[in-house]
Amino acid sequence: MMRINKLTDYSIIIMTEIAAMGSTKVHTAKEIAKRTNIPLPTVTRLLKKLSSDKLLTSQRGSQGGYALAESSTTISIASIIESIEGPIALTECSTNECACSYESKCSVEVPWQKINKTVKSALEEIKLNEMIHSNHGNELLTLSIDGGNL
Amino acid sequence: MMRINKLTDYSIIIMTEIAAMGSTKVHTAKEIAKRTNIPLPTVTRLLKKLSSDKLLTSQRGSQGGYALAESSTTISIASIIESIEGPIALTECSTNECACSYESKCSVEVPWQKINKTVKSALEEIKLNEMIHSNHGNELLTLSIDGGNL
DNA sequence: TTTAAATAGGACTAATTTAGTCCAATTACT
DNA sequence: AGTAATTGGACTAAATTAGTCCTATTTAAA
Repeated sequence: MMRINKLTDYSIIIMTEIAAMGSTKVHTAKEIAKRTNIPLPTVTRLLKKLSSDKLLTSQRGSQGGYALAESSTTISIASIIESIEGPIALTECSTNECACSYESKCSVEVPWQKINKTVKSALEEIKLNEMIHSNHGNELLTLSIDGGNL
Repeated sequence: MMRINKLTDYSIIIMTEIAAMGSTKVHTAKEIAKRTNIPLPTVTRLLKKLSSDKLLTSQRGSQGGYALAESSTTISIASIIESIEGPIALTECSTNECACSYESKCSVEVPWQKINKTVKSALEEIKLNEMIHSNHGNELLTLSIDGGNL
């Protein structure tokens, strides 16, 4: 069904939760696990990854914990997805040099690059703070394509 | 890495190949397998699915085969993806009624619906015929968002 | 200075999903 | 009839994803 991983979904929930709790103090894995109902070992693992990718800052030792590395208004959903899943791309071909074995594949490579770019842009536009409250108006995203030829 | 299935990728290659071969006659699974280098049993399986979802027409028996059900200018990439993978959605929550167990999840539900809608629209814009030739100009997809509040 | 509470790193296992194969039945043209 | 094709579905293998656990390190506080 073309979806992001469960772990990525968790990560967005976790990041949103941290953003919602405020930035005045750090938050422990245990605290976050309790608030999100995501199993602690999994929360732990994700926090480590998000931290090593600089989306979170961490403080070790007693009274330690995690906090957002930047404002929730600048952290994009794309950056969270990329931390957990790697580059945003619907097809393999489009990120690295194409080493595909199917002759026809390369003929569709260029369109895919554009599709991928579109999806990535869309996800970069969405910032963490926008995820916090569900009722913030009903503006719809609309897509316009310049150069209808694709 | 947030990607579509290999099988979906195959399907787009297969559909593109059929479109490229022309609509004057039907094409057999064997022929398509040979041209795309995708294993025959897999091609067979995908053709069956695409056919049962009305993206292809089929003719059984000797001299039978498959052909596009519509013009390649009206068949969208989205429809192919949906045939193989089901509804286009990055998160589960957004398609059906949300039955998620994580309390925070629902607070991010509405933004996700918008994200999903954006991605889906992008894929609906891309038609099969645009996949056939890789050199057709360098227009870039650009994304504009109405209502910057997400 | 000891202890407790936290992150860091990584190995490992289980579960789920995806990919691929195969067989028997049906259809239709020659 | 015989042959060449699709149809439908069961089944297996492979790959990926999810989840758990252990040990080391760090740090604040008692």
